[in-house]
Amino acid sequence: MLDNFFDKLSNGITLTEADKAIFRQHVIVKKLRKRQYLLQEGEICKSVAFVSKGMLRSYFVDEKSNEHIIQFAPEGWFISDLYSFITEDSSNLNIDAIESSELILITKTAHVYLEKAVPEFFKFNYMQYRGAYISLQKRLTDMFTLSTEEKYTKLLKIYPDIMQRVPQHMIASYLGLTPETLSRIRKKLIAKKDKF
Amino acid sequence: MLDNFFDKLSNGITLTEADKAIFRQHVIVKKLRKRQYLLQEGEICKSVAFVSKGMLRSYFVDEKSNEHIIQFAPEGWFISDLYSFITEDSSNLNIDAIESSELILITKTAHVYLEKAVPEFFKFNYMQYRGAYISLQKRLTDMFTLSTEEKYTKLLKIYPDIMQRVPQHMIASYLGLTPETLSRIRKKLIAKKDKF
DNA sequence: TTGATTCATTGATTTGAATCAATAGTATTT
DNA sequence: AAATACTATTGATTCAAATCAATGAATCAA
Repeated sequence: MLDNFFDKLSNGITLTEADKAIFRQHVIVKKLRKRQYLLQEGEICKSVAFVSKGMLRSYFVDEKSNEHIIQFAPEGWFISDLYSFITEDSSNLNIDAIESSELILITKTAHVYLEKAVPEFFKFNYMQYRGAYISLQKRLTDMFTLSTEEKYTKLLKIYPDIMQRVPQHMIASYLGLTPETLSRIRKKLIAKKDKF
Repeated sequence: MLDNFFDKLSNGITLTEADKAIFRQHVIVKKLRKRQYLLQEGEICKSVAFVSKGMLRSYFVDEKSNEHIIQFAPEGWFISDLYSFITEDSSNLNIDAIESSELILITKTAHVYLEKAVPEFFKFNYMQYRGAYISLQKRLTDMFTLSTEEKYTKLLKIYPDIMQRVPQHMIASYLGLTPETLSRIRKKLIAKKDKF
């Protein structure tokens, strides 16, 4: 059940069987049907979710009720609203399942406890946050630098698997484009390809 | 000399005098004149800098040789290219002094050593990365949501001190605008204000 | 102090993406 | 299988910001 989860952790830190037993005691397994929410705007984000199966997304809705996707989280990824999780302020984000999914939830108290009880987990999170920061910085600079077309092709290149599984308008939303614009870009790309 | 630096650290963790002594032994004080580089594109980022006086900026240059400012770092802030610092790959960024500045440098070996020797420093960095990630996410969502005018006024509101000290075209660069556009926005804002 | 850069403003024009609108195609549901 | 809801495409138009270009201010260095 927690295999994927332990695999992920082992990819960076080393866990003893005793450590794993502690995790098993403090973690919650949860299933989510397609379109079900894990978190809704206004709630406090009570846990960090590891996706062991399926795919979730986090997004916010602006005043014009446009959705902006912040993150896709397929199997092997973590998702949560870190801001709300840390501060216990109410969240501006929604998190829901794009596909029927299976999650490992770590509640706030569990998270605090586990970081103390399993120092390697603290270290894991340290690296996780640091890595997330670095990736996000890359994403931001790409936003500034790349043309719309380049943003799209780069995304396809980096996450071909995710892009395959996600409806086109969500890709547009992640890139900060309208679905119309993305549709036109794809048309242009196909035209280019056909030339050769 | 290191007062500002210890103040910053103490704002989150507790350091003993012994800890401080260790820091004093492993840290380098450096002065930088206005326009001098701390890091240039192509180099490996060898240290994290704490700004005790003055102000630096990090930025990259795109193919059209436009500068894009990633971060301003006035006194009390850290700056570096974390990506290059961690991976020891060569950096795409430049870091230079906007004003004549005074820095506390922590080299990579010092950083690794200090995190071991002063566990509280490890904890500090954990929080630092986590916080930086959360702020960056806010910045990204603002990029998507806010109008150009709103981005500018929000920036003024959050960092009035920094905006005071920085030339206008750098603010434009930070916001991802041309200097012309920012100039026109300011004109519009002044016109609005004059109405009341 | 006087050139020389660098910086900010303003105007005219172009351009890329958003918006508005309609239609066709694809899934879901009952 | 029909009905209803999503999803993607295409066209026409609008709009905000970039680009191009010129001038005026301010800062810097000799």
